[in-house]
Amino acid sequence: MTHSTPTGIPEATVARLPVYLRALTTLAEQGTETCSSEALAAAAGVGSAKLRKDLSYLGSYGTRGVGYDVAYLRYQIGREIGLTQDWPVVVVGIGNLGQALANYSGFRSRGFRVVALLDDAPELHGRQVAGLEVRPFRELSSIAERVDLAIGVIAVPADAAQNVADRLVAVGVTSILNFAPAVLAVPDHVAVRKVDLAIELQILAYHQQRRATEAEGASA
Amino acid sequence: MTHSTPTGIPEATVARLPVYLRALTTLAEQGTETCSSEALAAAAGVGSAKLRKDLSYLGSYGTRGVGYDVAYLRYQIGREIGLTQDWPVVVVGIGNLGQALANYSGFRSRGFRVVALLDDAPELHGRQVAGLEVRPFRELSSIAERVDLAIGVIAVPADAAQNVADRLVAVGVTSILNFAPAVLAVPDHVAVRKVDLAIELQILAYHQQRRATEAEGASA
DNA sequence: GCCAGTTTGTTCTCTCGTTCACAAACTCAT
DNA sequence: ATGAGTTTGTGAACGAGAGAACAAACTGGC
Repeated sequence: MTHSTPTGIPEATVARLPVYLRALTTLAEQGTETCSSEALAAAAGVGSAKLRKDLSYLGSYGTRGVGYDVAYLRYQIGREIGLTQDWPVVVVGIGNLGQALANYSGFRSRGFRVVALLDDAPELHGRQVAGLEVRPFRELSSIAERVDLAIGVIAVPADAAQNVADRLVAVGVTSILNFAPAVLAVPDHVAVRKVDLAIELQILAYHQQRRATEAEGASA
Repeated sequence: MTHSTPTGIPEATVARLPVYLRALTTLAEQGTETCSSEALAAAAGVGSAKLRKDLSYLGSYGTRGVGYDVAYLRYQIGREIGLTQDWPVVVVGIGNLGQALANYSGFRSRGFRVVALLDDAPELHGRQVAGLEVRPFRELSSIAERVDLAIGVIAVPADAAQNVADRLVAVGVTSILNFAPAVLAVPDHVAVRKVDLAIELQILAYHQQRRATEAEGASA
């Protein structure tokens, strides 16, 4: 009796759906029309049992004895994670990373539309990046009046991140992707995801060191 | 019971240690010499119980009734995750993202040293990025002979990622940070971490959409 | 129509991670 | 020295996720 939530999809599953979506797109481009859970799982780099369980949360979109229709499943996953909608994105901080994000083709092809590039450095103002003009950060509120900003991307230094987040929340942004190495304090209704490049490397370094000391210990 | 935990530190804890480290650095810069688990947890954005349990895997570095010595704990965590060592890093793919990574100051300050920038685009060769000259990818093997490459960062398009990974593994790299939107197949002894910008946005979009449809349902 | 082969959807179990609660241990004032 | 007040470290309950196994359901041949 799991009457938990109407859309009760576990967080871990949500994080994998985009991976499946990407694998399905690859399969579709190769001309594949139908695939088994085994084949799709291999393309996505997960186990087939986990894949089937993940998909079962969305509904029964496969056919027993046959497999999944690639185009149909792709549509269903895309609909579930909101790919059919158009998400206006504002990028704050147009340094090296911000420019990389603005130019990232993976956004546009997945329903994300970068509508504004903001930075407080005067030397950037007016400069064209990815077909958009860099504007001063203070113009955020006027931009928010024209378009319904859904997602804010923070790519500023750590000491400026909290202020940017506060301003984004103030103009109604409820989803933030934070690249600054800082812990953001936001209201409960705002979702924050953090990507920290240095932390990823440090995790790798830990495992690397562990292997090294392990080898030493084994030889001793 | 011969459990399969070589060092006894859970993966989830390892992923948080760098966060604690960063919080400790901030506290140290503010002149704080001692802090309680409560204060450190707040600075790191986690619960105090989880923090204490995480730290307990490293040892008993706190003092009951007092708290943790910031400098001492910082050293211990840094040593545990290998921050005292020097990790040579090679970045492959010097596009927008690769350049951002090469310039990222957070690497050098944490023991990571970018020793080579590789890209196959001839127009980049010889160009100076972050004080290093961009070299052709084929020079990887000769570079690997001179320095003991620990970590490889892949910032190339998806269709080139697997080939780059294979070459990195061939020259002895055992840790890979992959920014390409592709599933990499590597031998078991190679650790791979994946950062996918589009996926992070898609996860945010899912929650955004869920909130929207939830509000609709509530009003209906 | 029926049987063999295939593949999904789901149930069950086990492992891993989180949270709670509290004893152990330290400081400080008296 | 002792007791009151803190704070750590950890054992135990709790919840979420991973993986194996299997019944249900579909296809195709005869």
